[in-house]
Amino acid sequence: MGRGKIVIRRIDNSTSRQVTFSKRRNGLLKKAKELAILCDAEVGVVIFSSTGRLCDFASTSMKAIIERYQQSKGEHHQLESPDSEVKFWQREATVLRQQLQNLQENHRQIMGEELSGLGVKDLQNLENQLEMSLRGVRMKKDQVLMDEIQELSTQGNLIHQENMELYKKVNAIRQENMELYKKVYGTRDTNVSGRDRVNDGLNKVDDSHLPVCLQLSQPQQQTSETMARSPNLELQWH
Amino acid sequence: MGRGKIVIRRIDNSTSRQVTFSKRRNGLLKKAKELAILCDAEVGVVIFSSTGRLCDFASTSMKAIIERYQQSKGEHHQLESPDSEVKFWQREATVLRQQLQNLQENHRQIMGEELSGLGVKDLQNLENQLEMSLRGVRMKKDQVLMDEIQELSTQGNLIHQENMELYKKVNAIRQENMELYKKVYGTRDTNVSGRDRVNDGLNKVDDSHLPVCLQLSQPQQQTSETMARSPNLELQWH
DNA sequence: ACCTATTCATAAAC
DNA sequence: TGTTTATGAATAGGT
Repeated sequence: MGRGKIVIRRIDNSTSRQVTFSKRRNGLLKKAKELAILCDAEVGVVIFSSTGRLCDFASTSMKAIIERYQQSKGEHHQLESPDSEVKFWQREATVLRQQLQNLQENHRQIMGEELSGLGVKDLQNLENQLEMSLRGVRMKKDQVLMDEIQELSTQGNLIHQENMELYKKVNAIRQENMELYKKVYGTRDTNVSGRDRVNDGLNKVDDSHLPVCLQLSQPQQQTSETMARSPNLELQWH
Repeated sequence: MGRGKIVIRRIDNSTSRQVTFSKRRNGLLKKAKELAILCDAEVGVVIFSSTGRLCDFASTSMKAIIERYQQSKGEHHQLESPDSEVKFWQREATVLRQQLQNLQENHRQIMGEELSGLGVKDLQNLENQLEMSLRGVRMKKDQVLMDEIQELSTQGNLIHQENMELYKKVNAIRQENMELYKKVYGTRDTNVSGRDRVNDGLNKVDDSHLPVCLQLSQPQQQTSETMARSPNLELQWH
């Protein structure tokens, strides 16, 4: 990360070492802070410079972190006589920490900070809940969006029907084609070249009798009424 | 340092937070090692993930670092005094309990359950809080809805193309129809009665020589005038 | 302390 | 969790 690559090895030059220490110490502390914030972690960093100076960072309190560390490590110091009492309070603290965390989680969700896993329905419930406490705010955007979805669905149905009609049309013309075909070759009987040509032509649409998978679609031209209801949601069907 | 810039703020999405935690934890530990080596420093790092898991690094030994830290801080922590340890945990528990209580009260207020003892200022704060929350929820909902719209649009495009295919098919058959028609009546010249009969059959597609305009609202009742006005297959999706 | 050329770390996507 | 890639950050070497 610098003008050149360096090997991770003790820097001999004292001045350079001091300079690098300052820079990297700051970098490390910054990273520690970021980790604690970004990932909701409890982070403690202790640094003694080669000259003996102490630098530290603790996302909560260093004391708590150290205690927790020692507890996690099972290094209970030496458990003295009121050993059980200490353990009791430690357990108490652990339980409380857990409860606090749960409640914080819940709280964050209510505060709209952590809604990632929720569906529309959940969000709606949450919103209603909030609205019970705080009345009347803008619902317009939601409405527009819902309308748009409705509109799209409606138009989709229309186009679906249109597709059906086109399908029928294809069949009708095919039918007619057949009749004309008969008329041409039924009456005049054999015209080999012409027949082949026609057959080629029919081949292209030979599959028109196959079921067409009709999905949603949309009318080519919206009625003025439709346009008026959803003026410009920039939903281009392209 | 990634695909995009990020704000240093708690990551809402739990999975992302976990992933980021792993990466940054490793990064932090690596940096700590490098600092210790490069600058001949004594470095200790303690990390508790949000799930409570402990990760640590110590350039020498964590115990030594902690001891040195406490010594530097003048807090000898009276390592041998079980009394003070009990007191520490009691204090810890008290703090946690207090936090828990505050959060619970806050929560109740947000849920609109216990607004009796609040002053104007508190209520104002609460209202702001609720508005922010509502904003977050709505934004999330909007996003979900927009995603839905996007999905519908995609389907719309699919069906649109399908429509185009059908349209081409119609024209192709129509073309052929014309040729057959000519073959029948063009060679035999004018046979009025027969022509009429055939015309009846062709009634629906009488305009077959004209480009089809996909008039979705009335697919089968297009007049030739209508067709003439929309001569091209310019499918404007709006 | 400030300035860049570079290397590094890592966010996003898989 | 691991891998890859594009990009923003950190920082080595100078001034």
